[in-house]
Order: sequence, then structure tokens, then C-alpha cells
Amino acid sequence: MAAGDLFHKQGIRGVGVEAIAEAAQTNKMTLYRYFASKDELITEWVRGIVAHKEEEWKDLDAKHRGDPTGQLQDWSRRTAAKLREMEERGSALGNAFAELPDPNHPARRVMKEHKLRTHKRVVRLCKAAGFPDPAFSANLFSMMLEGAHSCGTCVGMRQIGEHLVQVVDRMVENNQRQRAG
Amino acid sequence: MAAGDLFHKQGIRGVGVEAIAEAAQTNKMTLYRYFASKDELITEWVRGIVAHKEEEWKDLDAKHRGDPTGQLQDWSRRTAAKLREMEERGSALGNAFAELPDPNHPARRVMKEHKLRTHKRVVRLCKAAGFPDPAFSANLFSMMLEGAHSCGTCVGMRQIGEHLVQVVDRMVENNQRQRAG
DNA sequence: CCCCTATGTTACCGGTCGGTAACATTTTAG
DNA sequence: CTAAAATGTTACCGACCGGTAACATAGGGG
Repeated sequence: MAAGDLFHKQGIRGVGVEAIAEAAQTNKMTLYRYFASKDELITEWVRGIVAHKEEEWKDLDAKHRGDPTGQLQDWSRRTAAKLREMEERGSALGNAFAELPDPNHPARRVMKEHKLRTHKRVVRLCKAAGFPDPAFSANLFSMMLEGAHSCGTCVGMRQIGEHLVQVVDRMVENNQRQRAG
Repeated sequence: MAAGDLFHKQGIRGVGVEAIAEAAQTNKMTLYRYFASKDELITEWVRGIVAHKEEEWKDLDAKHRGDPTGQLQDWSRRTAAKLREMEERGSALGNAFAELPDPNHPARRVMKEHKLRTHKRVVRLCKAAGFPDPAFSANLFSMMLEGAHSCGTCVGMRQIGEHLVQVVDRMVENNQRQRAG
């Protein structure tokens, strides 16, 4: 869905259905034959993003099977890579969350469930990696990964990405050293 | 400005000028005699938030004069306290940022300058606190503080606040131990 | 008391937006 | 080739929104 770029760049509320249709190389009428409302469009877009992220987690899991610390490190590296080519406008999901004040909006539910799944996954990884307080470390990771987006707008995405990777690496190494020694 | 609550709760774009006027216990006309446009209203609101935050930094500085680590710790504690009484809807500034896609919007400029000032301040504090890599540590702090808002929506604001405080405390203590030993 | 200023009221304008109806056109399948 | 299904086109509706004009009402200082 190329229309998603519009949502991300101009904000959900800032882009009209007509523009969405144009970006999707169709027209409003056909759009409304597939989606009942703009909200459904939004929700489907969010669902797509979430699905993509979950897919990435599967990739991560496949590439580092039985290596939780490797997964965590790769996760930070991928995030840093994405940050590098983002520049200015923040996270798509984060912005969408901000633009949908209604807590009962279906798109919000999708996001929340995804967030929860992701968080549980990170906790699980931290536990498997042998962190003494998995919930604590997971929160730390999540906070940084989330915060990097907004923080990068003033520090520069490259630097924030690098530091992100460094922090995660350092935490992982410290943990491994502690377990070994 | 009580109208600011509306901006925060319903989103900038989701609240009309009429509603703003009502919240300010006046009417649209009088509003437009003081503010040229809705964008100016937004900008002034953002300016208010920023001013309040800067004021808090002054407080922090006054309360912990010559004690940079104390400032950092108190900063995290105050943020945690605010998180605790926030529940659901994220950071006002963060959301505003997401809702103003135009990078040349005056409100965005205000936010960006504030972010930059804050970041420099944190770097300065980290340097004064004797952190070996101040830029690195400052980024770490900032990332966590920013990320806590969005992260708290799935973990719970209380827990995220506690962990935030713990992390900062631990970092500070580690640093002090390293300098002493 | 009166004038001047600040505030309130109402109605309105132009524009945009989400969504729909009716009809024309193209594509696909049998 | 033809019938049916999908897609495109145009025009429109009602609602809302940012912003303004004109006028009414207060209210405070001389």
C-alpha cells in the first residue's frame, strides 16, 4: 500500500480519502467498495505495518535460533538501520497512536496488541539470555528503542542509531561476562 | 490555558476553535482578537508547555546546585511521577509533533529548539557528573525518558516509571563507584 | 453620566472532507 | 462475442471547520 506513505508523511488526519485513492492508483469509489470507511482503511494500514514487524521478528528468530542475545542485538541493529533512513518524521505507529485519541479505535487495539506481543517477546528473550531481571531489562530495551525515534530528531538519526546498538551490545556483553565470571 | 487539555486529550486536529473557546470560557471571536489563527494558538500552547518544562529545569538546578547526578536522578523521578498520573494518552509534545507534519510549523520549531536545549543540558550534566562518554550517556537518558511514554501504554505507567528511576539510579551509582574505585 | 474599549452573539462564507448515487467504461469469463 | 462483474467518472450531499462581519452588550474611567 503506497498510500501508507501519505499517512506517515502527512499524518492520518492530514490526508484525504481522495489523495489515498490517487496514491493507490485508483479512485475513491473503488476504495469504498473494499473498505467501509476511512477508519477501516487506517486500521488495515496499521495492520499491515504490524504484520510486517511480526514477520521481521520471525526472521530474527529464524536467523538466531537458540541465540536470544543475538536476536536482541540484531533487533537493535535493524532498528538503527531503519532510523538511519528515516530522517525527521517519527515512527509510523507512534504517530498513528498520537493521531487516534479514541482508545476504542480498532487501529489502536491492533497497535496495543502488537505492542504487548512485542514486549512479551522481549521479556522472553531477556529471560532466555539470562538477564537477572528480565522485566527490567526488557523495559529498558523497549524504552530505548521507542525513544530513539523522537530523540533522533534533535541528535541525528545516525548517532542515535549507533548509540542504540552500542548500549544493547554493552548490556548483552556485561550480562554474559557476569554469567561467565 | 485549560484548552490545552483538549489539545492533549483529543489531538490538535481533533478539537475545533469553538471548543477551545468554550474551554477557555470565552468565545471564538474574542479568541481571534488575541490569536491570529489556530496555528498561532497551537504554537502558543506549545510555547507554554516548553516554558513550563524549562522552568522545571531551573527548579532542578536550584535544588541540586553543584550536584549534577542529583539533578539527573530527580529528573527521572519527576518524569516517573508525571507518568504515573498520565495513563493512556502519551506525551503532549510528542503527540503534537506527530500531528504537525509540516517541518516549518512554528510550533515545531519551538519544540525542536526546546529538545535541543534539553539535550545539551543533559549532556552537560553527564559531563559534570563525570560520565566517561557524556554524549553517549545523555542519549541513553534521553531515549529512555522519551520512550517511557509510549512504552508505558503496554507495561503500565507505574512500572515503567519505577524502572526508569532504577535505571538512572543504577547508572549514576555505577559511575560514582567507578570514579571512586 | 457618557464615551470608549473589551467582550459576547449571531450569522455567515468558502473550503474541505467523508461518503453515496447514478451512470459510463473496461475487463474478465464462459 | 456476449453477459456479467469490476472499475472508473462525475456530481452531489451533509457536516464540519477556520475565519470574518456586523451588531449588541457590558463595564470601567473620566
